Amino acid sequence: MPESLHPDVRALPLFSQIAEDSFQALMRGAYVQNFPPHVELIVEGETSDFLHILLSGTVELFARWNRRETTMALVRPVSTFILAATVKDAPYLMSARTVDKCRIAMIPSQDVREVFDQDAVFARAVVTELAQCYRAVIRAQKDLKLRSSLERLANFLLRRQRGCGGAAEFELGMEKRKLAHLLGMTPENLSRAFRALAPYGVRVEGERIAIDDQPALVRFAKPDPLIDAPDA
Amino acid sequence: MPESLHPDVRALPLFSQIAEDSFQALMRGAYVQNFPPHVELIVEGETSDFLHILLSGTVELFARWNRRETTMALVRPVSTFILAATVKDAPYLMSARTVDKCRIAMIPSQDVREVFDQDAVFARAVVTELAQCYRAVIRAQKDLKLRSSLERLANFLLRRQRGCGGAAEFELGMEKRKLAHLLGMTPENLSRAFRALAPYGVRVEGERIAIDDQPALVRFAKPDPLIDAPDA
DNA sequence: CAGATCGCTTGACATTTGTCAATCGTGCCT
DNA sequence: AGGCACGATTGACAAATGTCAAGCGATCTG
Repeated sequence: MPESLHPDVRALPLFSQIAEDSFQALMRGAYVQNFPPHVELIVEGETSDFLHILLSGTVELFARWNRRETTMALVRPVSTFILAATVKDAPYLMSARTVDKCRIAMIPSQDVREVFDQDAVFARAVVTELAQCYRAVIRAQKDLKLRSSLERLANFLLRRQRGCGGAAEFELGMEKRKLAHLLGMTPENLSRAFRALAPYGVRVEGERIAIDDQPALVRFAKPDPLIDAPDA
Repeated sequence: MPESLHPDVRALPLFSQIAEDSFQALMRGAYVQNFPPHVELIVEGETSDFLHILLSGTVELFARWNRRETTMALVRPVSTFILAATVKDAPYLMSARTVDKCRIAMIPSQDVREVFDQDAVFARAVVTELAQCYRAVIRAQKDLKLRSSLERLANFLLRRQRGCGGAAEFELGMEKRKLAHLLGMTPENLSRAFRALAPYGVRVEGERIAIDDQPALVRFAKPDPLIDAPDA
């Protein structure tokens, strides 16, 4: 793996505190690969030979069953994915595909487990990361089971707005069809849901969203830190 | 904490391999408490001062939002819960209540984090346990997003059957209303769903279930190891 | 530039799921 | 025994969500 990529990776919470030789041990076996859009990187059920680190581009984690498919999450750089399968040395539960052009570093799972056993600081980082992932999924599950699709969309917009700096106008950052599957609904329904939020001051122009009456939307969405906080 | 309880706790995957003095360090600050049924042990949003270990009885993990409530999981002895909040030292995302009379051991979160930093074997066990929890929630999420309520019930029955030893007749092991909330539906709907499975040989008598035509139910449910396996 | 492709939108309709109210049955208490 | 409380069930209805088909509009491509 080229030295030039180290800084970005090194800055990840997973690696930022670990000893230099641990980091080198991880990077030694790693390599970087470029992928075109819409490539299936991982097929659920396969064994997890690598920890993946997304350096640029967007990756979609999704799952299939009985000819149905749903989006589980969108991964943005710079971050890792499929850590749980790596540490458990178990088959992937989700598939992954590139959304656009992606640059991805891959660290052999074996190396991750070895460094984990030798470097207590890395071990702590892995646990923190895993706990964070776990809590994120719990939040998603609460979102799914406790809210209607309209409420999910409203809260998603508020989260996204905050993530984009809090301005009244911001970008969705993904295709509407992906958003629909992420929120657990059909594209048709998402379209209708956007219109249903118009009375709360939500305007849509392509991937650009404007929230004219933020307080009204908040009153409707009732965001909750235990579901919507970036981390809590 | 009484010595007599150690063996059960010691046998947990989380503790079975760790050094004796690590184990003693964890048990030193621990204490055991008995709770009557329907007691709220944990309120989501509070800080997590203890790692809980269920010694006997059943605990329900649930979540609330906007006057709605849903069951997230049922915990059976002997196992731990709320590990993620403990290691992250973050607020609980779920509430917990006793279903029946429960005996629960509580280890100060601070001790867990300290032993984690000193005992690499324990660290590895925590990571494995967390990864397992994570994967369980991912499975639950796939179940929710990819299946109808009828399919969820059918697959639940097959999982439960296997968990009970595989006999054609077995116990549900929980109230139907709890099952309904666990599967993400209303009790009324669960009732109708049971009737809808009658053509596949599902008979219901109180909490007792009989599956007369297992192959037919399997054909309908299409169980998938990546969703329904106890561990994979 | 024309045609094709693709994603988004819209309307009509079907299915699923939830809500409300009433009833039934069981276990428990007095 | 009577009656009460509670969970399960059922039916009628309403709301939410999905499906299918058509059309629109932007972008890509030959």
